Amino acid sequence: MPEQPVRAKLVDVAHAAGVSKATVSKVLNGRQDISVRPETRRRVHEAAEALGYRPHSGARALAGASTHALALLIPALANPTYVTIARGAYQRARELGYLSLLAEDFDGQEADESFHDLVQEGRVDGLLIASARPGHPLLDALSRSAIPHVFLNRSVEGSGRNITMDVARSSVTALDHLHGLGHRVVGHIAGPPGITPSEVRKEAFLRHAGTLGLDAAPVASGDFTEDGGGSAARALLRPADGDGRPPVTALYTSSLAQAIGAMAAIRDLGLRIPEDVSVVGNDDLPVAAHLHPPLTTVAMPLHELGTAAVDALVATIDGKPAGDVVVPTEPRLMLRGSTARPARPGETP
Amino acid sequence: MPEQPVRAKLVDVAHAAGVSKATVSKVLNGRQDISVRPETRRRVHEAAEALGYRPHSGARALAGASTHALALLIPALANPTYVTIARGAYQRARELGYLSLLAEDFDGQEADESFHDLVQEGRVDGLLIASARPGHPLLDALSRSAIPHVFLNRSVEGSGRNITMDVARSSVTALDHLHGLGHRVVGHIAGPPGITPSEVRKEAFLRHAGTLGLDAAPVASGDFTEDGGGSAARALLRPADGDGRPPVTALYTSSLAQAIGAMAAIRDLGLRIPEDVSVVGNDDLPVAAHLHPPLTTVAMPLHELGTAAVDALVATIDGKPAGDVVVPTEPRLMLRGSTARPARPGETP
DNA sequence: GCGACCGAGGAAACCGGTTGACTGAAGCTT
DNA sequence: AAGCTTCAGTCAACCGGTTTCCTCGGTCGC
Repeated sequence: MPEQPVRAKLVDVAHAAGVSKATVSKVLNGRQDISVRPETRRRVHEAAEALGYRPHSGARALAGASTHALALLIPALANPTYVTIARGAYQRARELGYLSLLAEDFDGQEADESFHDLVQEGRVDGLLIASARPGHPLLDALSRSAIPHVFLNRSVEGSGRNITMDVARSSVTALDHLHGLGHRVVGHIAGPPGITPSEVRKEAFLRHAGTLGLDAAPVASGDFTEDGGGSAARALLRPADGDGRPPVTALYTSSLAQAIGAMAAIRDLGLRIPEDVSVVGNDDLPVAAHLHPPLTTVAMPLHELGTAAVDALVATIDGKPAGDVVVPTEPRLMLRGSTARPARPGETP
Repeated sequence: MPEQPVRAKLVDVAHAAGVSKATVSKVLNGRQDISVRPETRRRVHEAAEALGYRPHSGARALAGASTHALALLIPALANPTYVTIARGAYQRARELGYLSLLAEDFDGQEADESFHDLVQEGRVDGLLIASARPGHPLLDALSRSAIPHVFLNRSVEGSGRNITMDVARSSVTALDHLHGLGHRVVGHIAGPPGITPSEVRKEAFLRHAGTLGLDAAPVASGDFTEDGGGSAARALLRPADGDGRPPVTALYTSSLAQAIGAMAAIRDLGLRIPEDVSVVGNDDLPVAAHLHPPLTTVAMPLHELGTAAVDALVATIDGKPAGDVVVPTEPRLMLRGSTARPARPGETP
């Protein structure tokens, strides 16, 4: 019989090691408030190992200890950016001995439910919230409660528990690249209004456009989806004067999906990429390299954002004071075929 | 004070309703083994509502009842196909009063861990497994245990608990389309060997190619990623004779990402889509419509697969016998720009 | 030599539900 | 009128850990 079919319980381990439940519990949890002989300690660990002991999470949670589980609320599972963040968080949580639950928060509709289900029911010790938005029903409830939580990617002003990336620098990186190629009119496709990283990116874009002395820097907003990017691109490409030439020579988008949608829109208008319009997307994901043309992107430390957020949340759970964190890694430009020098008026070959 | 900060417990509800804990528990769980006056029942419900009572999941699990949570193991979070399935499952689980936890199973490396963490620790009532593979460590453990579980998408032969789609028909649908356009040499990019839906798709492809009397139907395997599709495409497009013309006029891929990689490979070889090579992908996801050219796909009932799997798992948890299920919806062809009539030898305009 | 102290570990009371056995009152039989 | 059901609900023993307060034997200080 290769495996015992029944769960080993704490009392089984205690019996096997010849000690009491209390001792086993303290030894296995590494508590300092008791002195145990090394010999006894060893016996306990061996017995637990031999029996394949796993504490019952419910019993543990019930007895007042932690559940060793976290919940991660992300706005859209379909968005690979969030999924990448989630993977980072998941992995780090495991390393720290936590289980992390992934929950999709359909724009707050279920957030209140999730909140109850997860925390009130004692299923998790803390919340990682990537779906914050002004007016989100969860925010109120959280600010009144003592539940450990951090906001990642989308920050909440004044919360003092925001884990973010240096998104302003991503705009600078993208703009520097386009400016260096000779572009003087660059459009930006931002995310929906009110979403912090998107706002920051937009403001940094406008500020840096001013610093560089661009001729114009129009902005349009849209969802983080292909369709959102497509609509915004069409708005930015609508010829202002009568010459039929698009008013911008390059587009910088807030998400990869928007870039894909924008590229489709550009072609629908009969324009070429990058000859007529250059495109730079945000967040480097595998698909970018396989698009036609391959998309130049600004790679952000998504994975690190996830791990940093878990670190911060666990620290909070352990009673350390919260604080805003900016993930240190810098944005990197992934140079591919979707950007080139602009064809200036009169320079048509 | 808009909200009471402390959790209401069962005794609180009992006290408020003027009954005992036992009565509250039975009423709220809708148990039949007790008779309660409608009036009392109403009082209990009202008290629970007024206090915002939420049962503590740990206590509940400990007391032998169900945790009302399921775990969904998927092979890769980065693959939108699985994510779509997961969303279906998640949603249906909620409707049935279950919480569904999403866990990424990195090819079995963590599966044994996940298994312990989730089931042994009493966190979930059952497992939805989309990451089955021959030799997967979890399969052994599961077949020996009594833990409710179902396999979805990737089936396990003889398990009697497979929830699948009619993937054979997706191959037929794709081939019929290409054959109807006049293609006589069609290549298939399959998934990694041993993965059931991929094997079924491949066999159906070969069988139907025979039925239609195609001149040739070569197959190459690759991961479900862009790179996997790219490599496989290069293998299938290598000119066999010396005329430089690719041996196939159309490709049918096992995943959308493979199709994207294949399209990039086709262009790298200096060929045009669809003029030189037509491409049909599997699974219709939003990005398909925004590719260049827009990708013709076979849409599969991914969402329904998720919901059906949850239904089956919950039925198993409720003690009903398991059984294989094939989700009824038929594959639908999403006709876009990546397929066209082949340019036959000598017919070059 | 005697109490104080310390190291090593144990007993038992919780945590918040669930559940089967049980009870008191009312209704039905004969 | 006594006995038997049925109704409506209660009691208390769990579930499997954690934690607080003890105990017990030996050392140490004086």
